[in-house]
Amino acid sequence: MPELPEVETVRRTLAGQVVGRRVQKVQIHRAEVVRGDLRGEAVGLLEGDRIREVLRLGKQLAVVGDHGGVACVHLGMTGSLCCGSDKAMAGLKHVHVVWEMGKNRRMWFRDPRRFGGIWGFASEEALWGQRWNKLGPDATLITPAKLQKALNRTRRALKAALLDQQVVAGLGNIYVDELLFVTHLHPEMPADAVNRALAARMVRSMRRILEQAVNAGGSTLRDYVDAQGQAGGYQNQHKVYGRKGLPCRVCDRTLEATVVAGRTTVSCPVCQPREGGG
DNA sequence: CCTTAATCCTGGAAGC
DNA sequence: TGCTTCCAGGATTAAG
Repeated sequence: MPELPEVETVRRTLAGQVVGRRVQKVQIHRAEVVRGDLRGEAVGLLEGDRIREVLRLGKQLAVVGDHGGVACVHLGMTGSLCCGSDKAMAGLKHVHVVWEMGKNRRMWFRDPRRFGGIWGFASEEALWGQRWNKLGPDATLITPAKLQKALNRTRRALKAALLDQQVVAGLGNIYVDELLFVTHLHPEMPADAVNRALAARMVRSMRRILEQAVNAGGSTLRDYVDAQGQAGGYQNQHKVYGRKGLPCRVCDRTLEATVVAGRTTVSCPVCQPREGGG
């Protein structure tokens, strides 16, 4: 699923349901989805802890307990983290970890394709020092100066750089394509050609797109649902992603699909000229 | 340094 | 209807 708006939607819907609850027991149904130093140790996944808060950096979540324990959840492509009644979970396939939190209340990690995972840490400091230190600034918080500096370190295609979580954390294939369209940028423009003014425009557009997407509950293409099982609605506002062969919403030209950085890329040949149109 | 392909998996959609 | 093929929101690794 899950790029920044979807993960932020999960964070919000989840926090409302789990903060303040005590984790009575953790069931690990499939051990290999639990990774990191505390792998396989239920106690490292908040067993016995009361949940204090749910954090997010880029596409990753961290459920923090009041004893300092942290379960960092990365949803990968098909992962979901939900909270609900026993009945809501009953019959679901691919539920790998379950946190029992009182009568008829549980949180579960489900991931059919198993590209996601859970990393247990003993403290928030350990999470930041061992894992989140590898991520760049969150896409909602990055400054023009930092974005420009990170982009200018490489000559790769702009799209490839924006997908790199060390450059900016939270963007994936959907929101990079949307961002490049609204900023009128060609996906293969060299990243080191981004000047300060352009970086500033990109930051403004990035924040606006991500905010609108969060307000719509994220984009649901296939699997994504929030912590209460609700689908998002932003897919209906996509300007280019998933619209190959359809008319550009701005100029009516047929949108084209190419492959950039190994990913399907949809763009408008008129609105996103190679030379850059401003 | 950079790009591409393969890889981890399941399952939905499209094609025949 | 059924079988096959292709494709997918991520991220790492190896190979060229």
